[in-house]
Amino acid sequence: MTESIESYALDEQVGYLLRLANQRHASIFQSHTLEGLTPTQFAALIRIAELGKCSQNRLGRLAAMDVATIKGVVDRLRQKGLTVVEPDPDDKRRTLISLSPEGEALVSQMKDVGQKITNETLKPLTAAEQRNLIRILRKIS
Amino acid sequence: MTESIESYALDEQVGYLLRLANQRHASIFQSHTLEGLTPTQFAALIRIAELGKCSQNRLGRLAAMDVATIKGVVDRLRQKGLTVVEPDPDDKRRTLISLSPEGEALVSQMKDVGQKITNETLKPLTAAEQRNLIRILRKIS
DNA sequence: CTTTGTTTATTATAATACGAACAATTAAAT
DNA sequence: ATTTAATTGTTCGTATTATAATAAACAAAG
Repeated sequence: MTESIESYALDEQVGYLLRLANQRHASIFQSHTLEGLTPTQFAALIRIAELGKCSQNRLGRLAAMDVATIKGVVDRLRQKGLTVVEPDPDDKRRTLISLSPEGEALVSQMKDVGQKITNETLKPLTAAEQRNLIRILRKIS
Repeated sequence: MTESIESYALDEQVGYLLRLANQRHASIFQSHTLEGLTPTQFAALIRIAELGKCSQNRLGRLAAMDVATIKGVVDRLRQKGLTVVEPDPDDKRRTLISLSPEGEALVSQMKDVGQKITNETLKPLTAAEQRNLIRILRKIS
């Protein structure tokens, strides 16, 4: 019985490892990103580019962000001049979000950078492991 | 050309998927945890149990937490009565952290719960995929 | 039309998480 | 011994994330 009786290894728990992987990715992201964009802001920007003009709540749902989270993200993107916010004439509850010209320009630049960030994050893995990780993460997300 | 010319699929980027996986795990964690413990607080508690009495900065390094983060975590654990904080007589800079009796008791309970949380998080995967995910995450962490 | 229920957005609170700056202390170098 | 460098802990600022509560507007049903 050379192993610990405790039988709980923190370093092999998926939650702990996900936190570490996230930390490493965030660090790589930060060393590449433009305009001080965060991963969350980046994801929101890409989604707006995909969706076109859409409401704030819908954007949050499709970018996997809470209503409170997406509000803060949209506020910061607007402050940076990357998005345009306007009231929906057809529904007074809604706020419509879209990309500003500066936002559009940044998105095209960020797509290349995004690929570099992904590649560097996956660098320690073989090609098969990289595909495997993406596939498995999609299954548990 | 049915595919998008944009050629950047957010839903296949490792950073975005890691964020989603983390969200799912945090949600499962919260539905199981005792004393309102968060995943971060849980990890710190386990590390203290493994290390025994140690300084705050050392604990932070071994639990993958920033000095500012570990301070907040230790403060909240102390407020809950789970840890004991005392000055190091040999080094006036250091603060020594250890488990209180309540902390020790909680750790043994939390190890079972922790295993349940891991199992539920990995549930959508086959046994081979589960081992694979852990192995791959360890490689990129 | 009015009641009921849902959706949308905002606000507040709490807990990470990191960088940067700071003072106090210890260690190392000369 | 004195200067220099490194470590430790604290604090501040900014960002993300969730929950809960609130208010306004819309939709559906009677």
